[in-house]
Amino acid sequence: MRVITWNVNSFNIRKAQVEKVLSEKKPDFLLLQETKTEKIPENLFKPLGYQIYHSGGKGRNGVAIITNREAGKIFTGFEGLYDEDPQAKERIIAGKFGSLYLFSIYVPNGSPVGSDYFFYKIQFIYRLREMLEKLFTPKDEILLGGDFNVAPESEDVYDPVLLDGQICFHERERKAFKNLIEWGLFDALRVKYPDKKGVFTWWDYQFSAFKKNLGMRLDHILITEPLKERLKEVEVDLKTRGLPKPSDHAPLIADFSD
DNA sequence: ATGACTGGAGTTTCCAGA
Repeated sequence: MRVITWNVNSFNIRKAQVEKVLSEKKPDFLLLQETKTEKIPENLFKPLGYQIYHSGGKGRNGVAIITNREAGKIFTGFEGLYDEDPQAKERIIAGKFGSLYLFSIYVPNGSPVGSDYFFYKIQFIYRLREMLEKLFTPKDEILLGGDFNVAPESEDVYDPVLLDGQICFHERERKAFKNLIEWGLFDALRVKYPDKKGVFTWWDYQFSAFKKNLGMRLDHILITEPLKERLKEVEVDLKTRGLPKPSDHAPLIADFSD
Protein backbone atom coordinates (compact mmCIF):
# COMPACT_ATOMS: atom_id res chain seq x y z
CA MET A 1 0.00 0.00 0.00
CA ARG A 2 1.32 3.39 -1.03
CA VAL A 3 0.13 6.70 0.46
CA ILE A 4 1.18 10.13 -0.81
CA THR A 5 0.35 13.48 0.79
CA TRP A 6 0.82 16.69 -1.16
CA ASN A 7 -0.14 20.34 -0.72
CA VAL A 8 -0.72 21.21 -4.40
CA ASN A 9 -1.29 24.99 -3.94
CA SER A 10 -4.21 25.07 -6.44
CA PHE A 11 -5.58 21.90 -7.99
CA ASN A 12 -6.47 23.65 -11.24
CA ILE A 13 -2.92 24.93 -11.80
CA ARG A 14 -1.39 21.58 -10.79
CA LYS A 15 -3.89 19.24 -12.49
CA ALA A 16 -1.36 17.84 -15.00
CA GLN A 17 1.20 17.29 -12.22
CA VAL A 18 -1.39 15.46 -10.10
CA GLU A 19 -2.12 13.21 -13.08
CA LYS A 20 1.62 12.61 -13.53
CA VAL A 21 2.05 11.65 -9.87
CA LEU A 22 -0.90 9.24 -10.12
CA SER A 23 0.31 7.56 -13.29
CA GLU A 24 4.00 7.40 -12.34
CA LYS A 25 3.87 6.76 -8.57
CA LYS A 26 0.65 4.71 -8.62
CA PRO A 27 -0.39 5.44 -5.03
CA ASP A 28 -3.37 3.71 -3.45
CA PHE A 29 -4.16 7.02 -1.76
CA LEU A 30 -3.18 10.53 -2.82
CA LEU A 31 -4.06 13.05 -0.10
CA LEU A 32 -4.25 16.63 -1.36
CA GLN A 33 -4.36 19.96 0.45
CA GLU A 34 -4.94 23.54 -0.73
CA THR A 35 -6.97 22.59 -3.77
CA LYS A 36 -8.21 26.22 -3.73
CA THR A 37 -11.39 25.33 -5.59
CA GLU A 38 -15.00 24.52 -4.76
CA LYS A 39 -15.55 21.66 -7.13
CA ILE A 40 -13.48 18.83 -8.59
CA PRO A 41 -15.35 16.31 -10.76
CA GLU A 42 -15.17 13.04 -8.85
CA ASN A 43 -14.63 11.04 -12.03
CA LEU A 44 -11.83 13.23 -13.43
CA PHE A 45 -9.19 10.49 -13.08
CA LYS A 46 -11.53 7.56 -13.72
CA PRO A 47 -9.46 6.55 -16.80
CA LEU A 48 -6.50 6.04 -14.44
CA GLY A 49 -8.70 4.03 -12.07
CA TYR A 50 -9.09 6.70 -9.37
CA GLN A 51 -12.03 8.22 -7.53
CA ILE A 52 -11.87 11.72 -5.98
CA TYR A 53 -13.42 12.68 -2.64
CA HIS A 54 -13.06 16.43 -2.22
CA SER A 55 -14.19 19.11 0.20
CA GLY A 56 -13.22 22.62 -0.81
CA GLY A 57 -13.99 26.30 -0.66
CA LYS A 58 -13.88 29.22 -3.03
CA GLY A 59 -10.29 30.26 -3.69
CA ARG A 60 -8.67 28.82 -0.60
CA ASN A 61 -8.27 25.72 1.57
CA GLY A 62 -9.68 22.46 0.16
CA VAL A 63 -8.69 18.85 0.91
CA ALA A 64 -9.14 15.65 -1.06
CA ILE A 65 -8.59 11.90 -1.02
CA ILE A 66 -7.89 10.37 -4.42
CA THR A 67 -7.97 6.60 -4.30
CA ASN A 68 -8.20 3.40 -6.29
CA ARG A 69 -9.96 1.69 -3.37
CA GLU A 70 -13.58 1.40 -2.38
CA ALA A 71 -14.50 3.96 0.30
CA GLY A 72 -16.86 3.24 3.14
CA LYS A 73 -17.90 6.22 5.20
CA ILE A 74 -16.49 9.66 4.28
CA PHE A 75 -16.65 12.63 6.64
CA THR A 76 -15.38 16.21 6.76
CA GLY A 77 -14.41 18.51 9.64
CA PHE A 78 -14.06 17.28 13.22
CA GLU A 79 -16.91 14.72 12.79
CA GLY A 80 -19.57 15.98 15.17
CA LEU A 81 -17.21 18.26 17.13
CA TYR A 82 -16.98 22.01 16.49
CA ASP A 83 -19.46 22.06 13.62
CA GLU A 84 -19.59 25.86 14.04
CA ASP A 85 -16.02 26.13 12.69
CA PRO A 86 -16.62 27.24 9.09
CA GLN A 87 -13.15 26.27 7.87
CA ALA A 88 -12.87 22.81 9.41
CA LYS A 89 -14.84 21.15 6.60
CA GLU A 90 -12.43 22.58 4.02
CA ARG A 91 -9.42 21.43 6.07
CA ILE A 92 -10.25 17.86 7.10
CA ILE A 93 -11.57 14.98 5.00
CA ALA A 94 -11.47 11.38 6.20
CA GLY A 95 -12.48 8.05 4.80
CA LYS A 96 -12.88 4.49 6.02
CA PHE A 97 -11.26 1.88 3.82
CA GLY A 98 -11.79 -1.53 5.37
CA SER A 99 -10.11 -1.41 8.78
CA LEU A 100 -8.10 1.69 7.82
CA TYR A 101 -9.16 5.27 8.59
CA LEU A 102 -7.30 7.81 6.50
CA PHE A 103 -7.28 11.62 6.86
CA SER A 104 -6.19 14.45 4.57
CA ILE A 105 -5.51 17.46 6.79
CA TYR A 106 -4.65 21.08 6.12
CA VAL A 107 -3.75 22.88 9.35
CA PRO A 108 -4.22 26.70 9.20
CA ASN A 109 -1.05 28.66 8.54
CA GLY A 110 -1.64 30.93 11.54
CA SER A 111 0.42 33.92 10.50
CA PRO A 112 1.17 36.37 12.02
CA VAL A 113 2.45 34.85 15.29
CA GLY A 114 0.33 36.06 18.25
CA SER A 115 -2.73 36.96 16.16
CA ASP A 116 -6.22 35.47 16.61
CA TYR A 117 -5.46 33.34 13.59
CA PHE A 118 -2.31 32.01 15.28
CA PHE A 119 -4.34 30.86 18.29
CA TYR A 120 -6.95 29.38 15.95
CA LYS A 121 -4.13 27.27 14.48
CA ILE A 122 -3.01 26.09 17.93
CA GLN A 123 -6.62 25.28 18.87
CA PHE A 124 -7.11 23.41 15.57
CA ILE A 125 -4.20 21.07 16.41
CA TYR A 126 -5.53 20.38 19.94
CA ARG A 127 -8.95 19.69 18.45
CA LEU A 128 -7.44 17.09 16.12
CA ARG A 129 -6.35 15.14 19.20
CA GLU A 130 -9.79 15.58 20.78
CA MET A 131 -11.37 14.14 17.65
CA LEU A 132 -9.03 11.13 17.68
CA GLU A 133 -9.79 10.53 21.37
CA LYS A 134 -13.51 10.62 20.66
CA LEU A 135 -13.47 8.31 17.64
CA PHE A 136 -10.57 5.88 17.99
CA THR A 137 -7.96 4.20 20.12
CA PRO A 138 -4.24 4.03 19.24
CA LYS A 139 -4.74 0.32 18.47
CA ASP A 140 -6.86 1.24 15.43
CA GLU A 141 -5.34 1.64 11.96
CA ILE A 142 -5.23 5.42 11.60
CA LEU A 143 -3.24 7.51 9.14
CA LEU A 144 -3.20 11.31 9.24
CA GLY A 145 -1.50 12.79 6.20
CA GLY A 146 -1.25 16.42 5.35
CA ASP A 147 0.20 19.86 5.67
CA PHE A 148 0.44 20.42 9.43
CA ASN A 149 2.29 23.73 9.01
CA VAL A 150 4.57 22.78 11.90
CA ALA A 151 8.23 21.80 11.79
CA PRO A 152 8.43 19.58 14.89
CA GLU A 153 12.16 19.67 15.74
CA SER A 154 15.32 21.69 15.07
CA GLU A 155 16.37 19.20 12.39
CA ASP A 156 13.19 20.04 10.51
CA VAL A 157 14.16 23.60 9.54
CA TYR A 158 17.18 24.94 7.67
CA ASP A 159 18.15 27.38 10.43
CA PRO A 160 16.63 26.73 13.89
CA VAL A 161 18.21 29.85 15.43
CA LEU A 162 16.98 32.22 12.72
CA LEU A 163 13.51 30.66 12.60
CA ASP A 164 12.93 30.21 16.36
CA GLY A 165 9.62 31.86 17.26
CA GLN A 166 8.61 32.39 13.64
CA ILE A 167 5.49 30.92 12.07
CA CYS A 168 5.62 27.10 11.68
CA PHE A 169 8.53 26.83 14.12
CA HIS A 170 7.11 28.58 17.19
CA GLU A 171 7.30 26.80 20.54
CA ARG A 172 3.48 26.90 20.95
CA GLU A 173 2.92 25.18 17.62
CA ARG A 174 5.54 22.52 18.30
CA LYS A 175 4.03 21.84 21.73
CA ALA A 176 0.56 21.40 20.22
CA PHE A 177 1.96 19.07 17.54
CA LYS A 178 3.80 17.02 20.19
CA ASN A 179 0.56 16.74 22.16
CA LEU A 180 -1.18 15.39 19.05
CA ILE A 181 1.57 12.82 18.41
CA GLU A 182 1.52 11.69 22.05
CA TRP A 183 -2.04 10.45 21.67
CA GLY A 184 -0.43 7.43 19.98
CA LEU A 185 0.94 8.46 16.62
CA PHE A 186 4.31 7.99 14.95
CA ASP A 187 5.92 10.41 12.52
CA ALA A 188 6.57 8.06 9.58
CA LEU A 189 9.61 9.93 8.26
CA ARG A 190 11.28 9.80 11.68
CA VAL A 191 10.43 6.10 12.14
CA LYS A 192 12.67 5.37 9.15
CA TYR A 193 15.14 8.25 9.47
CA PRO A 194 15.35 9.31 13.14
CA ASP A 195 18.32 11.68 12.80
CA LYS A 196 18.48 12.63 9.13
CA LYS A 197 19.00 16.35 8.58
CA GLY A 198 17.98 18.55 5.67
CA VAL A 199 14.79 16.58 4.90
CA PHE A 200 12.18 19.17 4.00
CA THR A 201 8.80 19.23 2.24
CA TRP A 202 8.33 22.99 1.76
CA TRP A 203 10.56 25.65 0.26
CA ASP A 204 9.72 29.33 -0.24
CA TYR A 205 9.13 30.35 -3.86
CA GLN A 206 11.48 33.29 -3.20
CA PHE A 207 15.26 33.52 -2.79
CA SER A 208 15.99 30.35 -4.82
CA ALA A 209 15.13 28.53 -1.61
CA PHE A 210 14.62 25.11 -3.23
CA LYS A 211 17.93 25.25 -5.07
CA LYS A 212 19.72 26.09 -1.81
CA ASN A 213 17.59 23.60 0.20
CA LEU A 214 16.42 26.36 2.56
CA GLY A 215 13.23 24.56 3.56
CA MET A 216 11.10 23.21 6.37
CA ARG A 217 9.48 19.82 7.04
CA LEU A 218 5.83 20.83 7.37
CA ASP A 219 4.06 17.88 5.71
CA HIS A 220 3.72 14.69 7.66
CA ILE A 221 2.33 11.18 7.58
CA LEU A 222 1.32 10.23 11.12
CA ILE A 223 0.40 6.61 11.84
CA THR A 224 -0.70 4.40 14.70
CA GLU A 225 1.27 1.36 15.90
CA PRO A 226 -0.39 -1.24 13.62
CA LEU A 227 0.65 0.80 10.56
CA LYS A 228 4.10 1.52 11.98
CA GLU A 229 4.69 -2.25 12.01
CA ARG A 230 3.96 -2.32 8.28
CA LEU A 231 5.93 0.80 7.28
CA LYS A 232 8.56 -0.03 4.65
CA GLU A 233 9.84 3.27 3.21
CA VAL A 234 9.31 7.03 3.35
CA GLU A 235 10.53 9.49 0.75
CA VAL A 236 10.15 13.14 -0.30
CA ASP A 237 9.45 13.46 -4.04
CA LEU A 238 11.99 16.19 -4.86
CA LYS A 239 11.63 15.63 -8.59
CA THR A 240 8.04 16.89 -8.57
CA ARG A 241 9.07 19.99 -6.58
CA GLY A 242 11.70 20.62 -9.28
CA LEU A 243 9.22 20.62 -12.19
CA PRO A 244 8.35 23.90 -13.97
CA LYS A 245 5.54 25.76 -12.17
CA PRO A 246 5.74 23.62 -9.05
CA SER A 247 3.75 23.77 -5.83
CA ASP A 248 5.87 25.17 -3.01
CA HIS A 249 5.40 21.78 -1.28
CA ALA A 250 6.81 18.43 -2.39
CA PRO A 251 4.81 15.18 -2.22
CA LEU A 252 5.66 12.89 0.72
CA ILE A 253 5.46 9.17 -0.05
CA ALA A 254 5.04 6.29 2.41
CA ASP A 255 5.01 2.59 1.51
CA PHE A 256 3.47 -0.13 3.67
CA SER A 257 3.44 -3.90 3.36
CA ASP A 258 -0.06 -5.19 2.56
C1' DA B 1 21.40 44.47 -14.97
C1' DT B 2 25.19 40.39 -10.54
C1' DG B 3 18.80 39.77 -10.42
C1' DA B 4 12.34 39.57 -9.95
C1' DC B 5 7.34 34.66 -5.51
C1' DT B 6 2.60 32.40 -6.56
C1' DG B 7 -2.45 31.91 -6.92
C1' DG B 8 -7.26 33.58 -6.48
C1' DA B 9 -10.56 37.11 -6.71
C1' DG B 10 -11.86 40.40 -9.53
C1' DT B 11 -10.40 44.53 -11.72
C1' DT B 12 -5.45 46.59 -11.45
C1' DT B 13 -4.47 45.80 -6.55
C1' DC B 14 -5.17 43.29 -2.54
C1' DC B 15 -4.83 39.12 0.44
C1' DA B 16 -3.03 34.70 1.94
C1' DG B 17 0.50 31.51 1.91
C1' DA B 18 4.81 29.94 5.32
